[in-house]
Amino acid sequence: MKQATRNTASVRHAPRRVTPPAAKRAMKAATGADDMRAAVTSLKRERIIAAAADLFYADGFVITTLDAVAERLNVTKPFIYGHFRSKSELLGVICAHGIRASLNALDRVLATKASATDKLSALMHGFMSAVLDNQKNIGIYTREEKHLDAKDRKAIEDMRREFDRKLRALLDAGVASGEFDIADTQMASLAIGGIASWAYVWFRPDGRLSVAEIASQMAALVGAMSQAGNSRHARSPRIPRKK
Amino acid sequence: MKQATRNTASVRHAPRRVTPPAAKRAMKAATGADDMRAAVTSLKRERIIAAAADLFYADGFVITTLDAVAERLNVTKPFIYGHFRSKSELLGVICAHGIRASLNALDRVLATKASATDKLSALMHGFMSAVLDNQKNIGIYTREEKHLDAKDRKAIEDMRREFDRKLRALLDAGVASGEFDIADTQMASLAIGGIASWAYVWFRPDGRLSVAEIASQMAALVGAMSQAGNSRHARSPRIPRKK
DNA sequence: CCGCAAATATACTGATTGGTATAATATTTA
DNA sequence: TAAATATTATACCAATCAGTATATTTGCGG
Repeated sequence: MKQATRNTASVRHAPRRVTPPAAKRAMKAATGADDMRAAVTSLKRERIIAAAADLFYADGFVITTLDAVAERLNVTKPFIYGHFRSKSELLGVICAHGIRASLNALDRVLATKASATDKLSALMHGFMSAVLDNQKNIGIYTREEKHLDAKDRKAIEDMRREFDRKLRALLDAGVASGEFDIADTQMASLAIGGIASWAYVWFRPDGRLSVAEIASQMAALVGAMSQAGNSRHARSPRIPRKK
Repeated sequence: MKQATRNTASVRHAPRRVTPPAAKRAMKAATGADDMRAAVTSLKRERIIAAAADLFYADGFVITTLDAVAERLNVTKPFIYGHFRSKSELLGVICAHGIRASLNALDRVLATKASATDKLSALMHGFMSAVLDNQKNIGIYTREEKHLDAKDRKAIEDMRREFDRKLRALLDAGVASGEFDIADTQMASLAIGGIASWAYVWFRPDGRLSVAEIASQMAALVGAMSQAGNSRHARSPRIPRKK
């Protein structure tokens, strides 16, 4: 009665599992004269990644042809396959980069000695900046996560979980020290994550505010959201002055 | 020098522009005996939409085959084409539904007579609920916007802009009345939008908190973020009680 | 229970694209 | 400069799927 084809995670061709020679070369720590070669290879990789990211972000991963990526670089498809195993490996590299930037920003802040309040402020600033500086990467990850290889998806998912865990730990510490007044730190961490993560949707590099200004604004908002001593439980507004 | 094929917005087949008969039938306001037929047609449409939404959300729009959608319903592809012009029309209906739900929630709140504070609280509650109740639709829209027909994309984009405008107007009103203390209402509205819109990413219907509980928590956080009389400009934390 | 029309299925196609085998061309080394 | 090696391009294929022309079934009025 039915004849439709199965599509779940369909793979058109079984991809070969061979590390491209150029990539291999780049790995072996560039001793002496190989230095230049490794640098050249690395440059080529970066160019491919940048072109792919542009197109994946503008048109979507599945729609974007590797021929189109190659065309933008004035090279051909096998050139790309000399540096990456598959289209989805390319996607994996792009996505991982964006998430790692956010995680690094958080780790840098957590390594400092400061009050929870100041840490949260710095964290939000760094997190926002990381998202805005990596708008394409974050956007591509959010939209195309489904098309990552299982291994890549899991690795990135682990990074995200680590991020959430650490953020929540900071909020808990701030509540414990009396600095924060937060009823549910999980909800608060999800709110904070949402403010920053969603920014890739609306941010325009040529907009009214700079990355730093936006980051400061959002850090201030998050500060207000979590600060102890405010009166968010009050139901009636403070005497509004008539205009 | 180059030979790669063009791909920008490539269309495999020029779609016919004919309204499917079943859909036409449903339009003509069901007088008398046509009542039943229209209801049946409507039911079928809803089933198709639901099945498509499930698969689009689970696997992604481009990857999902209409044959797969048909299979899930135990029908065939031409059955779907009897109710929808194209795969992307289906996507358009799914996306529009999610955004409209958010916009409706906002309009309902704005129609009431209440303080800006109470409106914002109710708005956030309704907005969050709308997102969570339409998790798939919002998620699909966010991820697959690129694949909408130009007309659909524009129509939905207009709804979003309307939403942003009204939200920001409310914040401005609250600032003008002295209820809110917000340095930049545009940033605040983007933060609020981010908290809610991002929720489709992390929400699990079988999670710890109910939709209503989550909505309340988030409304409280947003209230704290915007409330006048807090001390978010202070740099040093209030005397923390030692634990 | 017959004939007609709407609804649905069968079967097909034309276009598309990851990925690869192989040929051509640089680049390095001896 | 010649051989060896790495790099890049040409040309191809196997698989896939949105959309459709055509056949078949279903349901309803008379």
